[in-house]
Amino acid sequence: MKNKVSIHWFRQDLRIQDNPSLNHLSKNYENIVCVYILDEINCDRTIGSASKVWLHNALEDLNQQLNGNLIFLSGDPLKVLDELTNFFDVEEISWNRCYESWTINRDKKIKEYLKKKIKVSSFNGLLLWEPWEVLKDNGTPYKVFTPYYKRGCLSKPPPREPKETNLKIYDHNFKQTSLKDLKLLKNKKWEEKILTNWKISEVEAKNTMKSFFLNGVSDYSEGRNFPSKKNVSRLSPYIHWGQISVNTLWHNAMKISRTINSNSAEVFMSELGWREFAYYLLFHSPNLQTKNLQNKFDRFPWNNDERFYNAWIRGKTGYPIIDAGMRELWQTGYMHNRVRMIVGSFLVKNLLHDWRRGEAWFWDCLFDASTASNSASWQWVAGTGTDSTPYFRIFNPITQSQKFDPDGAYIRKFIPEIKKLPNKYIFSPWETPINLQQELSTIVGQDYPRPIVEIKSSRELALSAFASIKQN
DNA sequence: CCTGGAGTTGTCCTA
DNA sequence: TTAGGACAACTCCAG
Repeated sequence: MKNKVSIHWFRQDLRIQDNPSLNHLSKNYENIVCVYILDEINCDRTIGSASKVWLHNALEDLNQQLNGNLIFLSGDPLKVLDELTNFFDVEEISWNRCYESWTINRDKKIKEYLKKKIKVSSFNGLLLWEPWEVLKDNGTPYKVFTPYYKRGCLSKPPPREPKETNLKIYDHNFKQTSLKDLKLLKNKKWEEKILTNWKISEVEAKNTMKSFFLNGVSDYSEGRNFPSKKNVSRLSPYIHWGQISVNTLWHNAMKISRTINSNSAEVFMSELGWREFAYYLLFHSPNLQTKNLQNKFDRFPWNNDERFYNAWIRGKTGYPIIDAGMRELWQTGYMHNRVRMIVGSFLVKNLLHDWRRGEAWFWDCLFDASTASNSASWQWVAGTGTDSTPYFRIFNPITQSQKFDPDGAYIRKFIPEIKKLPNKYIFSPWETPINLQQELSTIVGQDYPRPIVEIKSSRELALSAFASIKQN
C-alpha cells in the first residue's frame, strides 16, 4: 500500500473539504495525486471569459492548499490520464460527477477505458439528489418545480451530511507543471477590475456562507428582491466551482431555520432546490442549452436586431434598471437575481431577441455560469420551458425599478452619469424637464441614451408575436 | 382513464 | 386610492 498511488481528478469540485472523491481516496491511500485538466477538446463550447478568470484563481488557491502539488494539464483527459497512470503506479482513480451531456459521454468513455487497467470510481459531489433518483410514481421525470421539489426531493432521504476531509499531502515527483500554461488569463485590465469585489478561495467561500447566515438570511425572503440590500448570499460562483458544497449549505441552512422566526432559511433552501432542478432538467433534456423545451417556440418570429443587442450588452438601452444590471454584469461578473429576470424579460419580450443570445452573453460574463442554471433560467424567463413564466408576464423595467430600487441606489451605483437626477426621474430619465437636464448637466440623448424601444408598443408587439405561435 | 386543482418572481384596466 | 379580475389555454400531477 505504501508506494501505491491514487489519482483525484478535479473538475467542478475545487475544494478540499466535503469532497466525496477525495474523502474516499484519503481513507484508502497515503499517496494521492491531484490533477486538473483543461479540456477544450471534448466540450461543446469553451468556458466563458469571466469563468476563466474565476477558474484560474480557484485553482491557484487549491494548489496552495496542496503545497504546490496540483498538476495542471490540458488536452484530452483520456490521453492525459492514461499518461499519468503510466507514470505513477496507480491503483485507483476517482472524480466527482458532472452532468452536461458532453461530460457524461466523455467520462463514460474514460471510465470504460481505464477500468481495464485500474480501479475507477465516481461520486456525487455536486448535487443534493441525483437526477435519476427523483422520478414520478410512473417512473418519468418531473417537469414542474413545485412537485419535483416538494414531493420528489423532500420526501427522499435527506442529502448526505458534509464531511471533513483528512488529506495527507503527497509530494509527488511528476514533472513541474504551471497554472500559467493553461492560459486562462488574457485581458489584464478587465480581469483586475472584475476581481475587485471578490476573494476567490475555499476559505472565502466558507466566510461568505457564515456572514450570509449571520446577517443576510433572516430577511432573505423579502430582502433578496432588492439589489441594493445585503440579503442575497452571493454564493453562486463558489457553489458553481465547487468551492463550497451544497451539502454544507443545506445542512447549515437547516440548523439556521430552527433558530429564526421567518421562513427565510427555507426560502434559501428552495433556491438550492431550483439549482437542483436546473441540473435535473439538463440531465433529462441534454439539449437544454440549445433547444426550446416547448417546440412551438421553434417557429417564433425573433427579431434579433443587432443594434438592440449591442445596446443591451453594453448597458445603453436608455432604461436605467436594465443598463445598471448589464453594467453590473460586465464590471463584477455577477448580477443580482431580480435584475437578471428584468434584463432577461426585456431582451426577449421587448427587444424580441432569441433567449439563446442572452444565454450566450451571460455565459461569457458570469462567474457563476453553468450550462444547467443559465439555460434553465433563460428558458424560464423566455417562457419556452415547460414550467415557466406565461408569455403575457412581461416585466416593466420602470415599475420594477420603482418597486425594488425605490431610492435608485442600485441605478446610481452603476450609472454614475445620471446620479444627479432626482428620484422622480431616475427610473425614466427621458421624462426629466429639459431645463432641469441642463441645470444638472445630464442631457438625455447626449450623456445618457434615449430609450431604444417604447415599453407599451414593444410589449404589444411581443404579445401578438407570442399569440402567433399558439397551438392551433 | 378521468378529474380537478395548480403552476417562483407581472401588468394593466376597471370599478 | 385600491383591490380584483383579465390576460390563454395548456400541461402537469396526484388521487
